[in-house]
Amino acid sequence: MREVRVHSTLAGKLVPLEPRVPPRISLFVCGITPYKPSHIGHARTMVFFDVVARFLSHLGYHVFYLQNVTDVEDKILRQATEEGVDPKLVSERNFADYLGEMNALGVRSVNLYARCSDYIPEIIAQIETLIAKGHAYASEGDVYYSVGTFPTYGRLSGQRTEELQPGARVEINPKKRAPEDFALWKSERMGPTWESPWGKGRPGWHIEDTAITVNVLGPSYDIHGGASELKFPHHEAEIAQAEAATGQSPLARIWMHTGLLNMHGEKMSKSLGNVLPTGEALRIARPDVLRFYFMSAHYRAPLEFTGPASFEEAERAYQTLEGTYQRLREAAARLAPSAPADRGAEATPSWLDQVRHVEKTRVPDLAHDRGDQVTEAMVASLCNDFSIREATASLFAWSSEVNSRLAAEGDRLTFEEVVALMGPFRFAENVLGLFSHLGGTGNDTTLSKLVEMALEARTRARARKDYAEADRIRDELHAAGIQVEDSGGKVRWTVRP
RNA sequence: GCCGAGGUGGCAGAACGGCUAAUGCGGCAGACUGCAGAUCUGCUUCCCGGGGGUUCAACUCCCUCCCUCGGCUCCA
Repeated sequence: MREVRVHSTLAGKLVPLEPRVPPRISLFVCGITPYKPSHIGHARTMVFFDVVARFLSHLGYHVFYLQNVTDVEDKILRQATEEGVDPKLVSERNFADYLGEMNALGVRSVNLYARCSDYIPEIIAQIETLIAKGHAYASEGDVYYSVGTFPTYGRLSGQRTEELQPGARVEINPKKRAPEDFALWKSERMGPTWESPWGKGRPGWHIEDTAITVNVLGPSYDIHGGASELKFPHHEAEIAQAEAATGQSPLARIWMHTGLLNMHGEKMSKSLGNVLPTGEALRIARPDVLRFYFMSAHYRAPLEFTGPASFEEAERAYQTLEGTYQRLREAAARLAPSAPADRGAEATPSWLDQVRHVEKTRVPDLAHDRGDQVTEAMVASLCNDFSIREATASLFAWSSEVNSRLAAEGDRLTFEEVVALMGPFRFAENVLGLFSHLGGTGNDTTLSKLVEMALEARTRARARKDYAEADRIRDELHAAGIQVEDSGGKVRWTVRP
């Protein structure tokens, strides 16, 4: 298996990915707190880790991707109180919306979404272990982690507890022995509560993640992902909890942190109120375009959102790639040997089955085949700390090459040659998750018969130089959402996105 | 104050100790076209935050300063 180099926050540099039990890779990513609709900052992180999981699978790893859902949290309760509804309703509604958005964006690699509320016994057990081992103490119905008992606390973020400013953003809590201690259990009477050895209450913020990962993935797993704002204190607390409770280190072999999505120079944050909810973004931009937009920058760098213009720019760039791929698909559909009529929208078109068949049997030729070389370059980019932007740069160059070849020798290409030309696009489809909403190749549907009829009339009009009539037909098709293009003596039409 | 991530052309953003500093968007011109669109080709001179240093050679390594963003126990 080829070597993947990943930036590890703990090491502060690129390190080779060396799974505990190859070829298995366990991946945990901090999920959302569904108290409000999620925003495109979350979506950026989730799309990125979806590519990570897809790519590692592509390389032959067996990836298990776990994400938690913080469905027990004070903000959910506050939101529910405001709306006068049950907190469960708030979290389930927002989580369902989130899943719908992730689905639209093509995020499909998560194997398990684990709800905090399903792990309360595990959480309580982990807290009891921490108390028994002297790392935590009960205080008036609360339980706190005693940070001083964990010497390496702060290593991930480079923080030293004595340099922190207690009370910088959160009020100082008199129940704590030391200001840096954090809550494992909070006594509560309002809202959803659970019985515990310390009385009725709710888990603290950090404990659910380690209770879930230790139980699902074990005391040590391969990759922990999350946005960089979570580095401190959240991830620091996770390490302290899990490693103290299990006695095993490291909790995660590689910590990956994604850069934030900035809204006009400021981070997008639900609490700041300057958010663009993913659902709203999906009404402005097509899902594929939104996904493509997130790939504009390297995952660790901040990404600047400058308003809808950002999406428009991505839309135009994406159309270039999409257009080329669609031309290739049309060529493949036309050239597929013994291609019967399209079996309709539900079935896999037979030409696509045949493309897959050829892909399975052909041997990549890195010495001579340009498409194979480009795919290889894309793989190499992703192996180098998931440099997606570099991979798409290769794809743009390839797009030009393909268009030139299609123009020069489109009619002489064989099916196998077209499949080879598709290679880098197929890679982008499978690994980057692009092109998942491409339309059909326009054969044999009712729509295509009607469009063909109109275009025949237009061709006749053009032949007798009745351009007024020809343009009228084109304009009417355009108004109906059909894009007509004349090139090389042929007429091509597509359904506009 | 402390910790972290950044500062590259009109905009978004890459990379590498050494080749014209990717790629995309935008702009300009040409080819193709009845026109439009798509596509292709070329151009878009002055872009590496400031100042030192190391080196034959620095955007890249080191030091220092400035600026932006994030975190300092609510946040993807």
